[in-house]
Amino acid sequence: MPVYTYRKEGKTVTEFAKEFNRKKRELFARYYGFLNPPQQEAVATVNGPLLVLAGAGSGKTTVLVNRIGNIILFGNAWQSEELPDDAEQLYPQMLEAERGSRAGIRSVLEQMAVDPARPWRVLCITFTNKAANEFKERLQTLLGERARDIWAGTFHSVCVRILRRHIGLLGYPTNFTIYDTDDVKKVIAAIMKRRHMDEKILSPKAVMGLISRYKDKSYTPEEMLMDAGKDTRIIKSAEVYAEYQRELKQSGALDFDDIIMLTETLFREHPAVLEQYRNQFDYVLVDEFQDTNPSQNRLVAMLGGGKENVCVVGDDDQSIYSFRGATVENILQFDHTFPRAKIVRLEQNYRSTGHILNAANAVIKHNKGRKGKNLWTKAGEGELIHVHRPMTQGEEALAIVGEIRKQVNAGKRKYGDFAVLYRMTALSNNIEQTFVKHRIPYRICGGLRFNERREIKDVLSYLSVVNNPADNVRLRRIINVPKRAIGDTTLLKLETIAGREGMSLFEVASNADGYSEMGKAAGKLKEFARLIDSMREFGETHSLTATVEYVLQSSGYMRFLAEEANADGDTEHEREQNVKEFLSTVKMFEETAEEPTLASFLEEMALVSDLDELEEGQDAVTMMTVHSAKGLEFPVVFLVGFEDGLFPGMQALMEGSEEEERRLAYVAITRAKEALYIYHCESRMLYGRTDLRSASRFLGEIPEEDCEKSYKNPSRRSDYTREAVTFSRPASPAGGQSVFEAGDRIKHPFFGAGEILTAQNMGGDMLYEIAFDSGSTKRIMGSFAKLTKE
DNA sequence: AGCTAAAATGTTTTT
DNA sequence: CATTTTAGCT
Repeated sequence: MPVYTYRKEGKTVTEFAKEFNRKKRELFARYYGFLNPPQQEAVATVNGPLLVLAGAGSGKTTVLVNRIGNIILFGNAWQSEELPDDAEQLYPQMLEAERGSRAGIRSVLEQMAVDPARPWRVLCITFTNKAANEFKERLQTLLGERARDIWAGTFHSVCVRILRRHIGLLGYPTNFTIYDTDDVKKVIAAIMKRRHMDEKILSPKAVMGLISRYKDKSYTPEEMLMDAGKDTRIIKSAEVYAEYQRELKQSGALDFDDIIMLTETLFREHPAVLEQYRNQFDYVLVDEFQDTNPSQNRLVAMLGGGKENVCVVGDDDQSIYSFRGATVENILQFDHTFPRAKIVRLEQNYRSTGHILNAANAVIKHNKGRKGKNLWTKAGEGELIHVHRPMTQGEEALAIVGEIRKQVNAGKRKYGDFAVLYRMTALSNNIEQTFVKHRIPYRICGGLRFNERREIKDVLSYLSVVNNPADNVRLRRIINVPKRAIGDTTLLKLETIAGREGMSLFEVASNADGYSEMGKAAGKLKEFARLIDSMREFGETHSLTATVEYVLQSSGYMRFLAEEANADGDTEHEREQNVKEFLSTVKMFEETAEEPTLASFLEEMALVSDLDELEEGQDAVTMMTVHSAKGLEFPVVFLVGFEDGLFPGMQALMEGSEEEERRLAYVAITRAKEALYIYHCESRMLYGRTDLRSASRFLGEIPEEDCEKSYKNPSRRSDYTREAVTFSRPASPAGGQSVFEAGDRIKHPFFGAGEILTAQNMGGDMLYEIAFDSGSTKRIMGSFAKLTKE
């Protein structure tokens, strides 16, 4: 015990300690002065379980970032009552710092840190990879390079990282393949066909959904069967599930659900492994907790179980993924899992203006069984919510164009301020086409993804087989592409033998001459197997990019694409361009990834979403589904198709999941910062059918006084007058992502700097002809090339 | 085996 | 409506 000089001033140690801690808290409050009191509490509560109920726009991200920063910089200093040994020396510094800068306060606080965590001891689980990267970036300004070492990612990416190390314990290969929904569907359909199940009665998609729902709860096929009762659909599906799981394991493949489920299995069956990670992670944080499924919830309980330094953040009103097995129970029962849990509510909204917030509150109030909260704001009333009733979806799109044009031309807004949100991707078409026609620059999220294009999937399949030859699904995809005279008959024989011998298709193909029934096809099969082997051998001694190039050439796939393009008269050679663009993705990955291996590249390709790749900075209107918009905000939001049967959707109304649709509406409304435009058409054509439609029931839940309707009565007769659409010279050179024209200097991630020779509009996308400084001239689609101004 | 033309099929939302 | 799947033909 040091002898405190303050004792000379007549203070006892206890008195001094009290004063020291009071001063310490004052400094903390000063340092985190930009946060409101509940936010500060969330940041300061470092040890022990914590549930943060964060309403929309309540500064949730700021809290999470600063909480992690606090954990790493100051540790448990705020909560701790213990006096540091050098408290005596610190105290005058504290008094000094109090009058000084933020940096000064920070440095004193750092000296008072109690058990600050090393970055790699912090696990932060986010909903998207994009969110994880944003966290890391924001933390970098707070922590510097250390921020890189934080374990931040989605449940899936974190679990894959763990599984890569330990999945051998479960009898899977470490180079496992990750199957996407497409692959899964193929396997399920094949199994059902083999079992002579009638697709009319039970579709592969339905079976897939049922299995997935059970996997979300980590049920085994046996457990699913037990749970099925007399429901034959579930019984049948459980049977398929058993076979499906065997088949995936044999192929060394995991589906999205397996990634979570098997991690849980790993931890349960190998407690030593769980112990290792429990020890490693001093702190566990989970964002968007309302959208976790039971398996994920158990993982959190497992990983955080020891130290109980678990912080989950979420909003039960924004739970919108129950169709994917997420359950709001996880958040409602968090204090059941962790009885010591402290609960912090963030209810002050910093995002939206008054009328928008009123509308959101009013709508969500109709839901039963919520934790209950009411968002409030200090911001003014703002604009009324603009409600319009166009006759058709054509007018709906034109009205949006008119509004955007008007506000951009007036200099009031830029394109990037606007977002168009819709319930279904199918609704994006009208809008997109109208945008192209009227030269409104936009970026679209969802729908056709780059790596879902046929040629990209083919190339990825080659790479998957090279990485994991046991991968039967991917092998089947490319064994005869380009044509190698390995047809259905040969494939069927191959499958029969493989099934009989318990071998993979590749193994059988490698030894095809050992089976007399293969006949003359044996040579072809062996040749194919040798080809794959040569690719793998090449990969062992060459870089990733070189290997991919080798695969493209030796497989004959590039030549195949070229011939196909010529035959189709496709002078643009679009597919080839896409593959070249893919190659630049590979190159970029190789340059930036921590571990530039084929396995980790394939992993990244499997786990990134197009939301992750949505590039910021371009001045363009954003178009996305309401689901994708979760966590985002925009100054102006256009909500289209706000009609009964669409939003809430037909299916939802039938199934009685109206409350989830209402939450979705709540999410949509709360994306808007300053202005919200709601559209519902009198008639809409969807899937070739035109129907009369009435406004969403949720619209009626928004108070009249918060709205400004362009029509007076609820009748179908239109008194809507079309917005004046000015056909003036467009402010932007083209639609789509394009912001370049001939003569512009640009930079390409793969090919380097260059100059645009020509730019032509191709159905909403831009085709650029670019002369690169390296001497080559290339044609590149605007939507794939991540071109930047030089 | 491979092509064309007709039929089916989708009507959520996605890691 | 637009795309994908399948049947039926050569």
